[in-house]
Amino acid sequence: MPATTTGEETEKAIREAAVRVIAKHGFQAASLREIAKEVGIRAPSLYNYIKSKEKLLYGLLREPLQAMILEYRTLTDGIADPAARLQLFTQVHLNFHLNSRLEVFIGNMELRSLSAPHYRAITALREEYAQLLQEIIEDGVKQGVFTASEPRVVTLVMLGMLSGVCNWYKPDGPMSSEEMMRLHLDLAFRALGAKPPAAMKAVRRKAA
Amino acid sequence: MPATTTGEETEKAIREAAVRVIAKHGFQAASLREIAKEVGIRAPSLYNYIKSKEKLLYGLLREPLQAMILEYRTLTDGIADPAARLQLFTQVHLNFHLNSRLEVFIGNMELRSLSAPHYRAITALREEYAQLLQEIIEDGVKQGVFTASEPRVVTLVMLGMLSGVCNWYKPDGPMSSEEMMRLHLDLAFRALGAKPPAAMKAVRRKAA
Amino acid sequence: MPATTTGEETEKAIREAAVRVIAKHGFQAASLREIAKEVGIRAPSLYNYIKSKEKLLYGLLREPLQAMILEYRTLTDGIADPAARLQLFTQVHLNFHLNSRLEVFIGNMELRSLSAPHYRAITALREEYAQLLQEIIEDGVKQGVFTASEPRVVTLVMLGMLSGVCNWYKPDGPMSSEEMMRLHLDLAFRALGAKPPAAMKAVRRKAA
Amino acid sequence: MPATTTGEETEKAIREAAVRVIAKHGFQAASLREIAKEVGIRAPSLYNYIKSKEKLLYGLLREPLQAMILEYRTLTDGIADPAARLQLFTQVHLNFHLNSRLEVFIGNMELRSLSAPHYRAITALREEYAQLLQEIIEDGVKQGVFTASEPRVVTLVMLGMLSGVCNWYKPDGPMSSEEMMRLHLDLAFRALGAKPPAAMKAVRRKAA
DNA sequence: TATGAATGAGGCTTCATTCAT
DNA sequence: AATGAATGAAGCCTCATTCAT
Repeated sequence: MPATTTGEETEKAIREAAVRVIAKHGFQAASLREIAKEVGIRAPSLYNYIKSKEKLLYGLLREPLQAMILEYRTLTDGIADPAARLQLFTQVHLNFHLNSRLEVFIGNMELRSLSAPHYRAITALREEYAQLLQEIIEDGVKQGVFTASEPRVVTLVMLGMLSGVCNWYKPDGPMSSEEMMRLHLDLAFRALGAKPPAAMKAVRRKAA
Repeated sequence: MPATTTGEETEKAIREAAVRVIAKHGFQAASLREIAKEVGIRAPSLYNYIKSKEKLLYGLLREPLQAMILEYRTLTDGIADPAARLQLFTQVHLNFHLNSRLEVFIGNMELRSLSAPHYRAITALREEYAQLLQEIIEDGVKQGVFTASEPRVVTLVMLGMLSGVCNWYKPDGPMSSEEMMRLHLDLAFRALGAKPPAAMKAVRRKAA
Repeated sequence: MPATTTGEETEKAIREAAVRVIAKHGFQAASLREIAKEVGIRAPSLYNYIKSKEKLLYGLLREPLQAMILEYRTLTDGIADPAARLQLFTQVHLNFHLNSRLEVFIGNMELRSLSAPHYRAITALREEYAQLLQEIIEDGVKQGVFTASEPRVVTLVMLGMLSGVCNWYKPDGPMSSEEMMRLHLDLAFRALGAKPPAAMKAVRRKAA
Repeated sequence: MPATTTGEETEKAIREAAVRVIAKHGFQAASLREIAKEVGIRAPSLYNYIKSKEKLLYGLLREPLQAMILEYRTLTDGIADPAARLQLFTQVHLNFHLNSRLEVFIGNMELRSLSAPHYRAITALREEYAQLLQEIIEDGVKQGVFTASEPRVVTLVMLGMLSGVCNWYKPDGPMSSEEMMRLHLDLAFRALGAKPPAAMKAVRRKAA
């Protein structure tokens, strides 16, 4: 590490390297040695920043989830219309799935590598997140703007639809983020039996 | 192993145990010892049936994919109507995702644990499979029965929607297979801007 | 194995395969599986012909040594002249080192892989063999036909000189057996301060 | 390891232990555990010093060869007389074969345990070394001081003669190094049809 | 803060060998 | 005579982690 590097920068570098390495190999196959190498330090030095490999993963999984929940709550504060909320949910969700693709990817893959307490904690957050969409759908059905026979299951299927993108999206591919958003909004609204919103309100995300 | 056990039975038991153990821990974290223990043999005995751990995985990933492709092709032989084909595709897909949930699950998760040649082979099969759906959508759009701005991307998103089920479905949950099928058909057809088919033709699957 | 193969033929095939495989990899690295494969049977079937891997080696090391000793004794029966004996010793030795190159090679390499009792047995045979040459040299020195300050050590050095051939001789190389023999005889006699014999008496070896 | 031990000392201890253990059992049969035990560490700790078992062997085989070549070249720099060169070659060769007996021993035995690239590298070094002697003999024959029908083959036979010592020499045996040297010089010169040099110039070897 | 050295645990895999068929 | 199935022992090696410096 250059002498000018601060501890905070190193910590961030570690988290980013960890995301890359874990996304590439999976948590179990990702070695601390490789993560350390990407940062430019030796493996034991990681322990100045992390408590254990598993706790590192826990942090990586927790923070994006919390951020998504927070961002959605902030944006929809005071907004009751289910269609508007669905649009915002989709936008937040997709923004994360495009901009923090790898974090989300390992979030979907590596749940099972957590210890039992951490597993429960992350699962609770994921459920909390799912509830956000489920409420939208339930409200929409009640108000007659959405069609969904089984809101709980429809929620899960919709989440699958909106999340697959992190498996195959390439930032340098032919479609822009805006086109991806538009496409997902169309599919989501139509799947719920509603007309897609005519125009998108821009939702700006804080830089990662 | 009891003396009455034949090699073939052991081989099948190994494959089933491997699916369970790999689904539980992931491929890297799954140990041959644990797989062997589930079968009731010692780890080295596995090598009477497998060439290596990685080749075991390859077999587990290849066969369900090939079976899905074959079943879809067989069922749609001579059927040109995109809606009918979409229904059959969805039914074949869902049947596998419900009945061979764990196989499909590890198929989605463990691609990266394959060696380069095996990775290419499975990726080719997955692309072949995706093309089945993509053709349906492209034909449907051409004939005006489906709405899809970008058939390729819509295909991928739809596959995400139809595949999420293997992440959370519990066979002993509240919904029957038929209800799951119905729900997915509705969502799929609506997402493509089409009216869901009124009734489902039963599709019988051969025993695994 | 063809149905016409007798047990004796199989036994011989095993010995020959074992020599090849052990010469190629060394005893420890030579696997019974590979030996069996060269014979066309499976590894457990070897146990119809051998007691253990180590005893197989013991047999392979013992028999050529015994044969060399026997052949030398037979040929020199009644011959007292040290020069004549040296010529015969060299001829017997070289015949074996050229015609049974691999057997001799592993005889030099794999001594240490024997169990203690077998190690002692082979070592005793090797010493018995060395004594044959040592007696020649001692007699020759006594009679003034050879020059050797320390007969014991000279014996060992001479054996090194006459044995190196099994490390590098290629049967299809540029030199014939006769030329090899001539060359070694010249060197051996000169090293002992004697004039090489003018012509070689042919020594015929029984087929292996 | 005691706290006073530095990495360098451990590395040297590993090399020495490896030589002993490999000389005793052969490379394949030598276990890293046993080598580690001789050093006083556990087997995985070896990997702080070596890349792999095979690369450890490679280093052990390469360095003595390089040292012999270098020492001979240094000593004979500017010396053209074949007899003088043969004397120096023999002295360097014998010094190594007596003082680094085990290293040379495994160098002769374990070539085949090397991977293909390392095998080629060592074989090239051995050939380079053999060429040193071959040139001496060819020059000597040209100048009429040596007799040798086939210089290439004679070189190989001579090397066998001068190398056997590492198979049986015991440092605490009855003969001193000087006597061994004298004896080998006599045999070597006589074998080439030349009179042994009257007196030996001392050749001092650097400590290993 | 960084790391060289060390290690217990455990991974996959090969092997010689046994035994029932 | 042959072998499919099984296994205990053991091999090399990687890993996360600790600790003294």
